[in-house]
Amino acid sequence: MSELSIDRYDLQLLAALQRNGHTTNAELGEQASLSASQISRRIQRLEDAQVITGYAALLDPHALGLGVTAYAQIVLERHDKTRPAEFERAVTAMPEVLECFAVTGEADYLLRIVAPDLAAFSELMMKRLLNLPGVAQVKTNIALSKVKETHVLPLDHVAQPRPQKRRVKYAG
Amino acid sequence: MSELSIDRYDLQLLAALQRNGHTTNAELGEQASLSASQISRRIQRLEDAQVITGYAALLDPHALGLGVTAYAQIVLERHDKTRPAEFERAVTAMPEVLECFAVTGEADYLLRIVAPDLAAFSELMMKRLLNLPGVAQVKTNIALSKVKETHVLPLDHVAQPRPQKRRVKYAG
DNA sequence: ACTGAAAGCTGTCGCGT
DNA sequence: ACGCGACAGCTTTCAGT
Repeated sequence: MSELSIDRYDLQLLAALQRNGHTTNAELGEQASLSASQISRRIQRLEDAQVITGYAALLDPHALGLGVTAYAQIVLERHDKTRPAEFERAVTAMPEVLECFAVTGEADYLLRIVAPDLAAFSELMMKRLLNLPGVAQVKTNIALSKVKETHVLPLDHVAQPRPQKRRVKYAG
Repeated sequence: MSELSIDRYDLQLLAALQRNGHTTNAELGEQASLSASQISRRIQRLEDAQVITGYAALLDPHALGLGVTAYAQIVLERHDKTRPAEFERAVTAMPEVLECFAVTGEADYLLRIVAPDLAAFSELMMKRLLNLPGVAQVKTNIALSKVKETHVLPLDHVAQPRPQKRRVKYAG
């Protein structure tokens, strides 16, 4: 993961591709006033540098029968130091867990979970989450409605390198 | 958003496309033992039915200088019924807010937020979140480490329609 | 560092089965 | 419902400026 200078063209590409991963190089070129071949090269650079980590089709959970989203705040038992790793491995392997972060505050972990319905979620909680290694306490917040959900990262904060002045070669 | 019967081929396509949105129809066809043209038709059907809602490039937040992820649990003031809509509109307009759900439990809303660093996050909290219309209380959980983060929905639960028996036509 | 053309792939549609 | 074949459009590379 090397450092890589990202100019305003790259930022424009990233912004566009976040929103539509199928935008063609020709379209991107029009927007940025660059040729399609340049777009191709820049994208490859961003992929190689792992700034772009992949491409995905986004699916509608409701259309696929996933009606329930919930957050779980988990507290682990304190008296065993090997437990966090086991817990993390177990959680990572659960496909219903879309997010899991170790956090500050009262809980140790915060997870986002999806399930077909409340019955399935309840079973998931009782039979799987509560039995994970080291889990002492679980507090759940069930989603009542989705206000916003996006994968689009804000890019406004990224420092724009000044337009490159050609470097003078000494004794060139 | 009409009902649509999703067979095991569709599920296979969706599973593959969730993980790699740039998989070619030829590759998908090989995996599913179907021709590329069939894949094309099925994907178009899934797009039209809004099962596939879009395609996206996935970016690495750290590579783009977004070092901080945090969750915020928000309690609104109780004495004004027009507030939730205003709050939701304001939150939706904030690019740093990647998720916002209304939830059961002690808090009214649970948000996921990203920021370049703790200083920027702190400013975001103090100057923007706390001043949103109707906000009474905010509890934050700052992420210490990412255990898992995915957009890949579990599809195992989807009922597989039995292999279609050819319907007998009466007086055919 | 970029453009433009050329070659190879990919998506899509009509048609036959 | 599906596969095949053809065509249009896209991506990528390479020579040139």
